[in-house]
Amino acid sequence: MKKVKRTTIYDIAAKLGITASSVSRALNNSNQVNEKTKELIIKTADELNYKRNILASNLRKGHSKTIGVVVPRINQNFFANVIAGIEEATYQKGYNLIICQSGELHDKEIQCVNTLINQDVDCIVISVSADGNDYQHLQNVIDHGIQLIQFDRVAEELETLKVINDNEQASYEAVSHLIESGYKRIALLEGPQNLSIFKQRKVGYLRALKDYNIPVIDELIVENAWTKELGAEGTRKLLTLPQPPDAIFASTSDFSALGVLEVANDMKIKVPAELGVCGYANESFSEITSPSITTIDQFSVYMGNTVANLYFQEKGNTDTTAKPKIISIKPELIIRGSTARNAKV
Amino acid sequence: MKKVKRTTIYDIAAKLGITASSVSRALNNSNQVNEKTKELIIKTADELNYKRNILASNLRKGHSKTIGVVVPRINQNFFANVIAGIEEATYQKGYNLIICQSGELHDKEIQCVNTLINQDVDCIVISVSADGNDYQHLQNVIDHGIQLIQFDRVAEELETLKVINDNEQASYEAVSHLIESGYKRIALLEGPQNLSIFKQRKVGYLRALKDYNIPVIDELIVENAWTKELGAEGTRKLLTLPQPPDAIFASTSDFSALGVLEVANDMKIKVPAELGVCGYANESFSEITSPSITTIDQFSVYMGNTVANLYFQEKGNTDTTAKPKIISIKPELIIRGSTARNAKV
DNA sequence: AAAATTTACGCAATCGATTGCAATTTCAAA
DNA sequence: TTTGAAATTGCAATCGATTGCGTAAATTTT
Repeated sequence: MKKVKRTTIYDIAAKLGITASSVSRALNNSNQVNEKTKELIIKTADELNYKRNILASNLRKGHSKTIGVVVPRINQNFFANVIAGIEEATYQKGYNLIICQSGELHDKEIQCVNTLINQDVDCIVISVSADGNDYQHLQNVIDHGIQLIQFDRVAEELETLKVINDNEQASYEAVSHLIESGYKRIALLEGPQNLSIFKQRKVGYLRALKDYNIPVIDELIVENAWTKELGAEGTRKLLTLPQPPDAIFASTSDFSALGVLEVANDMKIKVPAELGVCGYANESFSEITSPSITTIDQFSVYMGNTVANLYFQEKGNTDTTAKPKIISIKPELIIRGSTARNAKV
Repeated sequence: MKKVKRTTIYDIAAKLGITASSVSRALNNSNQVNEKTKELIIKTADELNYKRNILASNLRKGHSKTIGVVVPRINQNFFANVIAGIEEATYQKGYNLIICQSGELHDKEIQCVNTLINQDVDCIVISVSADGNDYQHLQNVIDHGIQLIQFDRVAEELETLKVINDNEQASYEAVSHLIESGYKRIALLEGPQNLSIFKQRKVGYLRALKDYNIPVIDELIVENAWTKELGAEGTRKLLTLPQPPDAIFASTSDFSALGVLEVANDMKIKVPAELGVCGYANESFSEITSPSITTIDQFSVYMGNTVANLYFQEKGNTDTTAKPKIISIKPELIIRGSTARNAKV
């Protein structure tokens, strides 16, 4: 590769017999520079194929017009959508995105965050990994004066900007729907309780049962069932119980719900007639399984937009006394085949 | 927000009564510094929560350690996987990724590329959008001395590094499989022919027919059927033909194959007994439809790894006379239910 | 113990752009 | 013709890390 010496503002200055200061000002369209010289400078810059060195510029200015994003996995539908949403909104404003994935590993997450701090990003957007619940690294972001925005999976104890789903309400509605469809023994596949989203979904589940005067049965609550495999495993246990459930709310994900469907199918248990199934996240496949899966849509792309706009809105807001904003997006229950049993009283 | 002044190597130097040079050398693990002082410096750096300012470092060293990625959509399984793969491989080397999406729009793609050039990225990785076939902006990348790597959807006429799938071979194998499974009238749902990947898949289809002495029937080839909706539309036409096909190769995507399944289902045509269906890309849903879809896996995450490693390998390769490398990854045919008909001769 | 090497560290320039402050020029008002 | 204010431009420091060159200190060799 040919390494052509790149032209700098000094080259332009030298050619025109002026100083770099003026060139810099001209190229930043400052009004502190004579219109005619400005034009000349811009023309010359163009002739010399000048490209501003953003590294130097950012170093001097102390910001980077860059937003760092840390998610557990880029290639997971929900996160990919949120990132797409963030990109949409930030691109227009001339911001760039640096993307990192933590792989659900707390240590890697810390590394990612530190990398981003090093990079002098203006803002870090994060959805924390399931592993670990120590948030020193996030406090560190704040201490470095970098705006921190958490979304979806948030560390509640940290006072930062947050964009979340109303998980409890969504969960409440899902379970209510199951009850009103006539299901009576409703099991819950729950996720790691150190993530608040899963805690909230459990709360919604419990609240719905209570409101409908349905007793909570501990053996119907299965811990840590948040992958397809773990969901299947949990389902197998549930369905071989002396008194098996007649509905399963896979509150962790549609993947888990998929595991439920497979086990039910293996055991010749009919969905939705004998078993109601509800998932979470409205993954693209959830509408094409048979039966299709009742689930909850989180408006993930919109969530990404919201995160980005929240950043722009808060930027320059110097009021340090104000409580950090928390935006809650109301998810939507999508009723499909897997719960399509007529209510019987 | 309480903004803590960032600690620099000067702070460390001052605290220890030495110069920044030594600190820098120690932190870069140079052997020009005494082992004991080195340890002390590293310990102190840690205590002061020192983070190297990468902007300054890169400015001095003359590169950005950043790779720009442009894809049509971030939230499309294949691309999300490739990006994840690139991230995996580049993260370890301390490189960052800047991600942009062109939204399949040629103009936005040009904008993205220019932004990345301005950002001083060391390398631009791109999969071109379906819209437009003018590649001046890519030539521009090369002219700026930035490494350009194309993947999957490539502009063939540009001599750059490329990582592609052997689309023709994969397509050939898929069609051969259909033929050997006993299907005789095989239709093709093809994608926009300005993208070489779709052209190659068509070539593979034609070659397979030829090798098995099956005549090519023009009315069985449907143009531009690369979404679920377009796939369904094409299928409806095909299946109402006087002599309908007994198999459909949705060479564009599994989404398109999904459209085929839906129409077949509507028309009470049994898959795979009466109609064989094969998709492309091994989307996650393809194994859970009923019947599951025979498709082609592109090893997308691995493709991302390959792209990244190709960059690192070529970096510093000063031999300008060498032809740019093209790495072809062999996709794998995944046989599932939608083509599970026993061969009859 | 003196001479010859090594080793360790400091000095100062450099990467390129930005910006506060000072100096100069311009132009109009007194 | 002076004076004063405004418009331009220059000077030099700064952002933080890196590195070639030089020298003092430590170590080895004779």
